[in-house]
Amino acid sequence: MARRKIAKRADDYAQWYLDVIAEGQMAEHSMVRGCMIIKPWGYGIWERIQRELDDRIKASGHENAYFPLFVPKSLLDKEAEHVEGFAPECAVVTHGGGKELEEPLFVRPTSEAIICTTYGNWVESWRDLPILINQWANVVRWEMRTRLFLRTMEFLWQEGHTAHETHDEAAAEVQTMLDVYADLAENVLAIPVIKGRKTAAERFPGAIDTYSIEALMQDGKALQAGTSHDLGQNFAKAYDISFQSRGGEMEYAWSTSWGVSTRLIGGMIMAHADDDGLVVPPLLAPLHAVIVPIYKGEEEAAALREDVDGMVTALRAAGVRVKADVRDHLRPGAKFFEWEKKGVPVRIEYGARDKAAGNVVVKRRDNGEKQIVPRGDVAGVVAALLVTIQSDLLARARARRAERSYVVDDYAEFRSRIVDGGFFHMRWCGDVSCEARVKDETKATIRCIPNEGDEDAGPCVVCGKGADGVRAVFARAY
RNA sequence: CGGGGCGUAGCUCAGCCUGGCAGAGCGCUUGCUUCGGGAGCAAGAGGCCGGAGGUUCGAAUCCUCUCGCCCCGACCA
Repeated sequence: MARRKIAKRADDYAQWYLDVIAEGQMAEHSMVRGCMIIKPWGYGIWERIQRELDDRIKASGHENAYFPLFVPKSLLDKEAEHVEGFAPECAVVTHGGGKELEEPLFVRPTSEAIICTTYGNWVESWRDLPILINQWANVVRWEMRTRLFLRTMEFLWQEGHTAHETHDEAAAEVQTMLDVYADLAENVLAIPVIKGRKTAAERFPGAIDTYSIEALMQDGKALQAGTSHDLGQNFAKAYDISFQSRGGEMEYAWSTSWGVSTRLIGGMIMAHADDDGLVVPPLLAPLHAVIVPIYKGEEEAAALREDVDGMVTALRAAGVRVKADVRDHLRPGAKFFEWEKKGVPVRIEYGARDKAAGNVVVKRRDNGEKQIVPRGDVAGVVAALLVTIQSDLLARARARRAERSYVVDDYAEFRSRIVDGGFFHMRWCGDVSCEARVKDETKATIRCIPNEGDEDAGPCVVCGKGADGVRAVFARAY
């Protein structure tokens, strides 16, 4: 009798992803191609991500500010690699106030141009450094193909932009923020990630180095979940962030930028959701628990009301985000399915039977386990359960990733196994032609060269020449 | 930009080939009965058939043009 509205992962992963978003009331397509409407449940999750990350950004010494949406074309043009990388995917405003503009305005695809220009005005002396600023913003990139959350033409993100006196300081900043992102991914989103350096081919346009956190989704494809860029002095030179040094010389500052976006929500979906819909980690869930009262007729409903209100009060006092689903036109089964599809971590059932016994039924969304709990204990039990669920989700995602992570030294073996997805740890000589060959032949790319990995010298898996250092991670990616 | 598909009720679609009253399921509204895993019955509301032009006594249906969207490739947080 169960009406299945969500495709199964094994049958059609892409459709499953779309179904989960639709049925979980996360987002929908807008009237404009490639843009999305983020619905309250999806936006509530984004707000949780924002709060957790914003706290960490502030704690690491940064402040928030806001820079404009529009970038004059002449400004974007100043950094050659940067403009080459982004110009093709920019939206451009040519008219305003009913007239053609003298200079077209680019809608920011990222804000290096406008922010670095501003920093140039702000910085005169080494005493003005470092500048440690973050902004929460929307950006626009004219993508050919879009997917909800993973790649949309407009998306929400934060972008940090810092300027430093020395390269050492800037390089440390890049790693600090990479660590913040890894902490967010693992301890809030419950998604295990690999921190590492991008190859030249995958680098941010204009950066001297790009680092990322890379996650593995349930279909075996990789997702770049956050990036942190060492911009060297490239942008400082292009946008004139110069300062008088301690020794009295004029020097260019060293800058960085780093960002994560609403793509993280796509990652959360593909890391945890199952064939029944979303599974939202407690730290991200707008609601931790929903109480579904079960009754026949108004008299029974009234008899439960006081107890339900009491539980809500007790749960909230214990820090649980809870609400009672008292809608009278839906039967309990319909409510169960609805909250399940939204991925609420815990469901609490309370009916006449439970009242008589002094119990409630507590059910976990992540593994379906049910337990009977004395009504007076519900707040403590649920609060503890949320902690367990959060860590179980991470452990499960870790186990899944471990199952699909391979150390491979034979190119033919890699070619035959990459079709099933997963992370392939392989030696790479550093030559762009080997990297390109892998991409041509297998659609896999080097996701990163892990920061933390054992030295493992030996022949390059592609060309057989010597490869120093740690193994690179190859995968097909979103 | 290439290749494929689709525009009809809020959603999913049938009807088109072979022109003749605008349809179904789900959802929605109202009422009654229900309520521990997606309720049943009854009565309702809801449409510029993507748009423009043409053929015709008559067009959702045939013809021409146009706009938009989706899927598959090349580019990407």
